Amino acid sequence: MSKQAKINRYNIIPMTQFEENDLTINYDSYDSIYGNLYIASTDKGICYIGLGNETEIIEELKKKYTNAVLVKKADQQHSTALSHISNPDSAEEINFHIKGTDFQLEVWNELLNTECGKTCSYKHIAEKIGKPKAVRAVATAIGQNPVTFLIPCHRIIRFDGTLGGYYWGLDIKKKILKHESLR
DNA sequence: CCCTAACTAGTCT
DNA sequence: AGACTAGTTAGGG
Repeated sequence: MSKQAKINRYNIIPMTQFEENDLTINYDSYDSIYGNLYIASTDKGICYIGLGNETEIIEELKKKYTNAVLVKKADQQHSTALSHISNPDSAEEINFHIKGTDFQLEVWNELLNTECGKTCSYKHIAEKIGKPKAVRAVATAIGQNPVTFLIPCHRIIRFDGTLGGYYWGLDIKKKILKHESLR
């Protein structure tokens, strides 16, 4: 057991409807150990990370944040996020500015408490948020997670030890887990 | 708006 | 393999 103090380096800021109506998003593409990825942020925090080509990412952002103004521009927050991806032990703080239902936010919050390098089951998460029966729902919520890599959805596997699914493909999931176990 | 039905990156029998 | 589960989402009244 590690006895390091539980500093929450990750902080979720739920996006209000008011904020969403007047939103500017900076996004840019970056090269990572998992390939080319896009990071997007508001002035408050990271709001999306995705793989794919620029058109797809923009489509995705437009769909999620209908009224947002998208600006292709590098951002300090992006580089912080990027360093976390290649080095999960980084101590820098990161804020997430994301939209989701109460339930989703609860689940994502719980994910952030899972220790790096460890894996745990969907059931475990469900129990932790006090809804042990809501496993299926937890899984769907995790699937909606807009900030892959940083919200460690890749650390969650099935109860029987098989990997389960992954939005960006199981290949990526395996890669991340390997990277974290080798670090 | 409310209601219903159809999903799901799971789990148990 | 099949049943079952709870929450989200989409479609109809």
